[in-house]
Amino acid sequence: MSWRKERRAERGYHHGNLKEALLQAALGLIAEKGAAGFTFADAARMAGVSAAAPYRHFRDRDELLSSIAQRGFEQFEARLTAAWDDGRPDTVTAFERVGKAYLAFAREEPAFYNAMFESGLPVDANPALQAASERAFNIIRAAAERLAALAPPGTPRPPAMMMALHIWSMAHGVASLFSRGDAARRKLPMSPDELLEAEVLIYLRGLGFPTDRRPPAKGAEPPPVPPEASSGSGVPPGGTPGGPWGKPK
Amino acid sequence: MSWRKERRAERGYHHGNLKEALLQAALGLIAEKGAAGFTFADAARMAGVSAAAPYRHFRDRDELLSSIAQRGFEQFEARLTAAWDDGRPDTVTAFERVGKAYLAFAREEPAFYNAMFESGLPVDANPALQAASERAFNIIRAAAERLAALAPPGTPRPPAMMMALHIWSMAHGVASLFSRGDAARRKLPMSPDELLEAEVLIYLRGLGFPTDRRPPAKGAEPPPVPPEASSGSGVPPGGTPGGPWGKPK
DNA sequence: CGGCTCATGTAAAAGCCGTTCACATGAGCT
DNA sequence: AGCTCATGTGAACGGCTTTTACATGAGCCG
Repeated sequence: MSWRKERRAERGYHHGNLKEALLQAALGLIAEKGAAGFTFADAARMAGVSAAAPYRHFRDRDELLSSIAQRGFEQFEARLTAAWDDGRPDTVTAFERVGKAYLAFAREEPAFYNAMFESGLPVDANPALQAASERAFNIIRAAAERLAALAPPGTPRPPAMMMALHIWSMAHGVASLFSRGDAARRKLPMSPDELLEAEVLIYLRGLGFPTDRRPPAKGAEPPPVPPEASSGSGVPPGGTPGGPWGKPK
Repeated sequence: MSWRKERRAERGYHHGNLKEALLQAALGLIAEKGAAGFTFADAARMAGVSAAAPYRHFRDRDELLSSIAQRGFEQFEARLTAAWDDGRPDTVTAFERVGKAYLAFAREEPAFYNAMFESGLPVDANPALQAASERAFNIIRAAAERLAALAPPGTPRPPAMMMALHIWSMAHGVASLFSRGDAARRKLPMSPDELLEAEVLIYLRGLGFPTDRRPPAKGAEPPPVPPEASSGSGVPPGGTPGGPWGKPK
């Protein structure tokens, strides 16, 4: 009997790289229709195999989704790491860059972001997933730690973990509400990036950090703060004229 | 033929209040299994009617979900309004209360919250829904406006819209990441409520607001700030000893 | 009271999905 | 050449969504 039906004229009976093909197909579908609308059968179709084939590579639909989320967290971590760049050229600048990277990821990788944060996956039911998520968060945590160490003398040093959680929640809140798909249409007075930047700067200011960035004066990280310490709350007088959000009229 | 099958011995052929029953059933199911796992057929079953009956009251599954989200936004608005209480007893206290109400809603009404923010509904494809969401946000916006008007003299007055968006993103970020279901398990150094409160206080401090709350000294809202104005950035020296997050060791 | 009408509910059916199972194929090893 | 096992197939089951033709009975009108 002539088994060679048209369909798999190119690739023989065996696909050769189905697992990867399925992941890519799913990624595309999720970007299009969201994790909820994505269909296992659709991914199979798109890869040119029968509906049952995917089960040779993933226990079920959820496992495919988890795999994508896993990859997402890994790429996320990589991008945050790159953005942080170990705090160069100075801690605050690098910190801001991490925030922007967070938003950029949400914007540029909607499929990953969706799988990671909006798919309703039980993240902590999957140890590998949870670990990957933890690793990504640790970048922010490490950055916060470096930042906390910079607390101006005379200022109480804020707990780094708390700072990290705060920054994370800001970035996540802005990304979820304004930086993607639907709600992104809400007309804002500024871009999500600017919104987050201002938010973080105001926050850091509230902690007593100097937030008027300028090219660091030759390597020395802690800029010479005149130790009139213990009297004030540490917020410098000069700084950005008009606050971190620009000039008010 | 004996049509009277057991099933509807109690209520006759007509249910009498099916629409409401379906909404309630759906609410329960969403709370249990999330909006993704919720099933139109299940709701029908729970209400004791056939799978086709719901179509007499909702165009499709999505419309039921939208109805729930709609109600959710209305209740949300009501709770925020109550929490704001027109800024009593003082603006900052009331503002804090709004933040807590946001988290409380996310915690106590997981089904509504899920439908509103995590169901993947195209919010702005539905004008009624978008309007309801807008009305809820407007509470925060109004509160931010009142707060902005309190900017201490000598401090640049922050744009109220920006403040509102910032606060919203903080509340939403904390709620999404830490205050519900899965990720809530992440062991935090403090409760989500405390986390958000500290975050907002630090932020307000960054804007130059005095954040050491005390019973307002007899009605007068703007506490007499000695006008040594134009020199400092407005952050008061005294305030909460050790910052809004408690005492550092 | 009798009969009409229309909102509301039902069963059946079509089409899709996820998942499982027995079976087919062929790549790689011996 | 022959064996084996990972990988893919088709068929089938049950469940879900949605549509359709039909049943029921509450409320109104005469």
